[in-house]
Amino acid sequence: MTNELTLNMNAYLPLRDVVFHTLREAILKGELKPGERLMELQLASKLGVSRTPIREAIRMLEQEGLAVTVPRKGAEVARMTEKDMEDVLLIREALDELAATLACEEMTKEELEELKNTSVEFEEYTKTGEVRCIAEADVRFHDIIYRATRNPKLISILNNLREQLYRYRVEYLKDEKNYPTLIREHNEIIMGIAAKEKEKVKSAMHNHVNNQAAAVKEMIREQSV
Amino acid sequence: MTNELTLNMNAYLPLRDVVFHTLREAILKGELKPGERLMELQLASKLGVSRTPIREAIRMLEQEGLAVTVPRKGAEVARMTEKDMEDVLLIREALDELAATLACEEMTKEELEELKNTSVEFEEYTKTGEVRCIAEADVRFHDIIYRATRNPKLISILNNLREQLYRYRVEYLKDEKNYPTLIREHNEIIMGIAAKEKEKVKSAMHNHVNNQAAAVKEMIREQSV
DNA sequence: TCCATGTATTTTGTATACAATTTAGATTTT
DNA sequence: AAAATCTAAATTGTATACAAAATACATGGA
Repeated sequence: MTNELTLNMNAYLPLRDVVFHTLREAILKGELKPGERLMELQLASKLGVSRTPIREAIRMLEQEGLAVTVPRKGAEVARMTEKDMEDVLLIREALDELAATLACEEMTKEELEELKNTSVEFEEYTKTGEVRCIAEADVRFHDIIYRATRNPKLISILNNLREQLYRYRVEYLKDEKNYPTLIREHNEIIMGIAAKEKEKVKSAMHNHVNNQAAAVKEMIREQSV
Repeated sequence: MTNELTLNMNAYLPLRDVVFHTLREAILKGELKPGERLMELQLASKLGVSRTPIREAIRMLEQEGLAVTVPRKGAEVARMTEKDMEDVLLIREALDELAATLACEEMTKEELEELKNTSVEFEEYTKTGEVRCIAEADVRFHDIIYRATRNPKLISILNNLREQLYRYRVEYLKDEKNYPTLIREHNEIIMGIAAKEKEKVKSAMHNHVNNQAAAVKEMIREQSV
């Protein structure tokens, strides 16, 4: 934990929620590294709050799978093995297919337009090479599809799965050679939804997630060397 | 909350975990009803602990989807609409198919034997009509399949989904006319796994979950009248 | 040197105190 | 009687105090 953690206090939320979001971001950005201990007193003084909201935030992170606690020893940032990653990717594959199928049924014309625009934005950003923007556009693209499922529970599970992959996904988007594939896949998904051809969308999404899965696994293998 | 809540203190666990399990059970059994408020002081005195572990347990229940809290108003047992149930059932359908497919690849001979035995037990219990035992055998049956996926993350999501349906599922298992279908479906799944025919297992599981889904929805519709 | 033991320190677990907010009820006003 | 306002009680939010356990480290012995 070399970086500074500071609370974004503008919102009038319980501190536990502010702390939760702060720690969550820090974990996803890699500021808090896998295996790093989450010590209550330390975090409390760093964030300028008492231990109470810290503890509650840790309980929430725990249930999200971002932290692991051993009774009487404390919490640490969850470690992820290649196997864990594969496990998550398999689930995501199944649920992203489901999401695509549902979105295909439910998506409005307006949402489809939004999807197309986001896809164009994505393409534009790949030309600039600004990874942060590329990643955000990609998240938006998939969020539009998720939202179109009209299934909040599915959305929350998919967001959680995405979260687990987040750290590696950013690396994946740094690699320029993936861009053409990504763009093509996005377009296939869009065309499938526009034509309301469920099976086509399903297989397009399958490919999309699968390619990403392969790349992420490759990345992990390299890292572990 | 008419029934008594008491803590099962035999294990040497942090109180938050004991409280969490206690409240979770109470919610699943219907002792704590949907919409019922979870007041910290009340629960604390009822369980003989302070507010601290109660609050942490509530944070955990919240992330599991069993409780909903509004800041500064407190927590209540999550309410479930028919739509929520349908949402959960769709996800469960997709993930149970995935689980069946994975189990088909990974299951050992010993586990298959266990599965067969459990299926026989299930059949026996349906003859006695003891719903509690029937339900437990059914849970065991699916747990064996879940475990055979070798995917802990998938297992935990599936357990969570099952949890959401739990209250209604017990009602479903009270209805004798469902038993022959259930037994046949279980056997189809077993045969598929034994022959390692993924597609067959997948569609068998699809039917199985789908029938249950239809019955649960029917049940909700009746209840709401 | 290595291991065992004991002690101080750190850290988590739990209870409680106090503050802030919400809720419910009484009182007043229209 | 209905609506608005005020007050008291209940409830959540946060901080802190104290207890119990784990850890780190020093000391002593084999």
